[in-house]
Amino acid sequence: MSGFERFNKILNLFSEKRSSLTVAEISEELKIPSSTIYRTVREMVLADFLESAAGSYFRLGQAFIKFNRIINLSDPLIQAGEPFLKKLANENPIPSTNILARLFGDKVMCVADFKYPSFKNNTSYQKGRLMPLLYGATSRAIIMQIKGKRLSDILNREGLNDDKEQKIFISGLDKDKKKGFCKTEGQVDNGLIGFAISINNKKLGIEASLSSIFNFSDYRPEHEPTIYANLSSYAILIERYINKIFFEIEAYHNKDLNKD
Amino acid sequence: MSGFERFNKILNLFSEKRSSLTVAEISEELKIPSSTIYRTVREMVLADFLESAAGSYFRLGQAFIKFNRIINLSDPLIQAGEPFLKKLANENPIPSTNILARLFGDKVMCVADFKYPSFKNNTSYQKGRLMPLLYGATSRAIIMQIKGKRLSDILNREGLNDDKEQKIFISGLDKDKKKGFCKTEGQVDNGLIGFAISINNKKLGIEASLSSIFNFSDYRPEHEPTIYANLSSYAILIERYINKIFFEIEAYHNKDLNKD
DNA sequence: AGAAATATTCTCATTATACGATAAAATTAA
DNA sequence: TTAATTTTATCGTATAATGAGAATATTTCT
Repeated sequence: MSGFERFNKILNLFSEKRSSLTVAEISEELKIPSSTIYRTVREMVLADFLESAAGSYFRLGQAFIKFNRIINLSDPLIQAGEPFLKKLANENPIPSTNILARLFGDKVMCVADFKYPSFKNNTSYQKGRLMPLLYGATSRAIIMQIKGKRLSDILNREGLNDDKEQKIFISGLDKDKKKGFCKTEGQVDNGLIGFAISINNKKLGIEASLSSIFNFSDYRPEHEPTIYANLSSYAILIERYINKIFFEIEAYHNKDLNKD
Repeated sequence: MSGFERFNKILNLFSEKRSSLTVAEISEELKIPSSTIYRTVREMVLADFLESAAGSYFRLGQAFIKFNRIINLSDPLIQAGEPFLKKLANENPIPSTNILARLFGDKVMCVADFKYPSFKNNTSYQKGRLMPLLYGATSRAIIMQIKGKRLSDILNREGLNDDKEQKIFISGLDKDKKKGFCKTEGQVDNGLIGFAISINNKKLGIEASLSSIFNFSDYRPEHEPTIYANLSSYAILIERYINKIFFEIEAYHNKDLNKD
């Protein structure tokens, strides 16, 4: 096993449920001698990826807070989209959670969210959380953007191996693509209904979606036109802003070149 | 250079100002051949620590968002303190930013913040940001808790080498310690005045502070008693909650043992 | 479209470094 | 204090990382 691999494996033992571990536990989990784990953990502590806690436990370190902040301040999608989430929430006809999500590798991750104060349910969608790729409007509006071999590769990796099932899934996506919207009910959380629209930027490699999630009990069919109208107008706004930011980044990168 | 060291060095090239880099740039900065950097970057992309962006640039990856979320959901200080920040802001006599900060290594890092909506200034204190150790009430209320060799080591590393200056600084700290509060004006941001109080938990290795920051123009001396009263009552509450959480964690860790 | 420029991966021989068993030291608990 | 546990240090060996350069692949430009 390579050094980096071990480092990565150690980090991935930490989870919401299990936020601190001893060297003995890590060693046990990974079937690696504790002398090696001690050495690696020490390095990781030194670099702030881990920190030692009480009772010879170790937990995730400040480096993640630091780098997360840098991402927040510089991710074009977050920069462009986050300010609009609150507005979207306010303009929706009923209380909602509003989500910016994004494809990372094979996973959909929520990168920003705004929950209207009186929205009561706890959605699974929270900033930083990985979401299922095949369920929920938020994710559908993202995979909708992918096609051909890449799409079927991803679907295969996600366990949708059966050729027939895959075809059905893809033709479902195609229908949504024509409509320009996704709408799912209870696929991720019971009692919730979600609406989503795609956001993308080829140059920046952003494949994302904007979505509004409501309590099914609040929802009436007559709300739908407003929901769609809000989503699509904000999606356009966000895409424009992403573009603006892209040009600023480009200008920044080129500024050294222009000196000559 | 070890593998992990290289990995760490690459990550630390990224900053708020410079959020994407090419392999060529990394190679140049670290004086390491690009074939090696390509290999390392590829590994890092695979593990989501980096992601490739437009124009052969790379930027920080989703792993940081993910692990940051785990920290947020599990850090006892954040868990215990964050819910109170808003309340504190509401009870303060004038608009404020309210901060939970914490010692990580030699640095003070803000781990949670709540800004009262009408508070206008942009404080330097934002979640995830590393703060100067020697300036500002927020930091003082933290180093106040450190003593002896460890304190002077830290001060030396922070550049306060002169013996005389160090003594003056420490005696200043001691005075604050007796008062139980720190108050500084304009040390970090011009036009702002900060008040802070210590928070700690030996068992969990938490050395932290709770602080409220105001616009100097809003501030009147008669506000001071209320500010102090709020800080100290919330600090006590937070410490209690940290303790409660600590026992829960302990119980969780022991649950396997108790089975036998 | 094709050619040129750039970016990325691959190969391979060499060397450095990570590895793990074990012992020693330090810290914590009894 | 002693005992138990945690952490660091040592060291020979095996392994994996390294970097130069060639080979592809991708992008850009004409």
